[in-house]
Amino acid sequence: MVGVSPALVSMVLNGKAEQYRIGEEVAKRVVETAKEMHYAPNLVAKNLRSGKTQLVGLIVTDISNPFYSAIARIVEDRASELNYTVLISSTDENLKNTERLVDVLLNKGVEGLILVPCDGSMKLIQRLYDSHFPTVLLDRYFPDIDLSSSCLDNYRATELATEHLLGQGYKNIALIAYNTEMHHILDRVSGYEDTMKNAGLSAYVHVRKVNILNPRPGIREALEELIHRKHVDAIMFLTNMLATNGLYCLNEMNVKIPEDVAVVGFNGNDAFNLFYSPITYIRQPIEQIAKGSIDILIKRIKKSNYKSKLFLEPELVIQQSSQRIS
Amino acid sequence: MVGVSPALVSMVLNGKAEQYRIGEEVAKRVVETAKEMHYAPNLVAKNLRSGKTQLVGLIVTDISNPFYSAIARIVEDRASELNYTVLISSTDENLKNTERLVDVLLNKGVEGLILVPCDGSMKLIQRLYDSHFPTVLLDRYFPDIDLSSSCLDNYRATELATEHLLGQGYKNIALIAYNTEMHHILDRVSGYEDTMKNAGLSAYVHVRKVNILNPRPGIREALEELIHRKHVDAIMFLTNMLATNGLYCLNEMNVKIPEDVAVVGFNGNDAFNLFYSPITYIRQPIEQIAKGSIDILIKRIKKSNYKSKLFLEPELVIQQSSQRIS
DNA sequence: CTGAAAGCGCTTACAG
DNA sequence: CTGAAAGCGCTTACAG
Repeated sequence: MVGVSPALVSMVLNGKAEQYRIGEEVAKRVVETAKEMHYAPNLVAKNLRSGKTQLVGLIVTDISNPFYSAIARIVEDRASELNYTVLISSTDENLKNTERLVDVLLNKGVEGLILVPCDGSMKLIQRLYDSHFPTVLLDRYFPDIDLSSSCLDNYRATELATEHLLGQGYKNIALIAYNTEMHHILDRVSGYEDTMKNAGLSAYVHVRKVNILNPRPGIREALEELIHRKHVDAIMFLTNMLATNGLYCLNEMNVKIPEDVAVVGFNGNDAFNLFYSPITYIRQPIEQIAKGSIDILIKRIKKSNYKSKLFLEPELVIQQSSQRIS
Repeated sequence: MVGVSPALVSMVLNGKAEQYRIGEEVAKRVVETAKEMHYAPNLVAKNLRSGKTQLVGLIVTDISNPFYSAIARIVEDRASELNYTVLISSTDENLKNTERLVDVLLNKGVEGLILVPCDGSMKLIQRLYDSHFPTVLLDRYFPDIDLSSSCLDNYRATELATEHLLGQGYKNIALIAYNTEMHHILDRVSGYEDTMKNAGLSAYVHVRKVNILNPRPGIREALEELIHRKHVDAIMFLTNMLATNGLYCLNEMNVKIPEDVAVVGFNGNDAFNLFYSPITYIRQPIEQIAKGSIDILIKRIKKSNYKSKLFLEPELVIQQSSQRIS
């Protein structure tokens, strides 16, 4: 339409008019015509030519889980600012799914991955590490693999919560965890165990592990035993899902919080706040974790030796469920 | 590697060996070699060549809202089965954002859009309709635009809930809605108003509208007036967010549910179930709404005159908050 | 039955 | 200062 070659148009529209010393008038005419006709370059062709897709993958366990959807929202917004598009997938904590989704996303041409690794995925993650493909672990990490990650300081989280309960005068404090080898959970267990031991309360350490895919029956069983036989005076739940399921069980059992037993949960939500005895919980800095993961990934994509491991500070939101009733 | 031309490889790998009458042995060798070397075709090149991207866009108001993240999960899973990839964006109920995101997604080459239209987006939707671009409205619709949609039967939803409250003996029933022209909300209001009028209770119709972006202050104000001056005996909240915010306000006001006032919410969640008086709510068939939207879209992409409008059945989940206390 | 050519829409050296 | 050519990795007519 302007009467110049496609190459020239390309140069102008990519802001390389000066570099190629293109006539100002011609450049102006190209820009104006492009605007008039609402020209938008074909991104597929651009991608093929450049070998870049401006695509990144975000693999979580379940995008319908509010924790991960909050993360996804932030990652999406930040990626968009940085001119990247996010492809989101859910693994349901399943290794085979995770492996498949990694392959699918790589095949779709993502330039990097943000990944919540599931139980048993160490070999897969090691392979990703060995392949030098830009990858950032989110929420969970492997201490033996030197990969970038953006996680909570999990040890500090339960240390903080246990100290709070001890400070309130609780001693016989139980922990409900997942039956898993994943380190974010092991760290949370350690933070609790060490704090109890340091307070000379090793005898009161109770850790119960339940199935991650169907936690409710295990939680109910554990609670029955802990409350009726071990006479615990406080219970910490290691994740939001454990706490929510735990509250259903405690209601069914007619256990009064905090009169019969104090409760600390993980990750705040409306259910905690609207509970008859608002639930004290460990707050994760979701914004920082999410933004950290995408910022690290993009830096890594642009600079092949970039690496960063974030362990972000938890915060304890103290509400009624952990107050000592004298 | 096999010693044949790329064209032949392409034919074999796309299952067109027979069509092009390619030698069985050669075909076999191609397939095996492809598997051995983990060959995966470059999808970008494939897309450029075919003009198809196998991409669809999902524009919701906020992917971190549990209702939409539940939808996204189902759409994503179904799209994946159908060999499509979903690009998700959030508008924050803002028209400018919506317009921008539509442009961005079109430019990224999506072959269709699933869209939750925000207030004031009628012109944009009309333009999309006029352009014949494959589009399906989700959750919200425009009665005057003949576009495919997958929504709740909103009128039936509040009719159901109002009938239930009337059946429990409540008469002075108030409604908290958004201050909006969006038809899914207007339909919900009508379902309530008509049911009240049919019961001869026009005098007890109270509709209060609050700001969608910051509902809390408006809700608090409305509740103060409705409860203390209008002496309503039941309150229906038209969305999950309204109900959740409403429960915070009712707690602050020390209003007892259902003794002082009965409550009906929208879309169940843990906060409703774990509330001291579990909240009766209108359940949307999320699975059907989500699956409906993507199935319609894909059919529309493949068949240019395909159209379908779904108005799916609500269900009332009756819990303690709406039981009559005699 | 199989190979060589053309082209999807772009961008980057290379000429002039 | 600007145009013509080549090529990203594929697939589909077209030859043979």
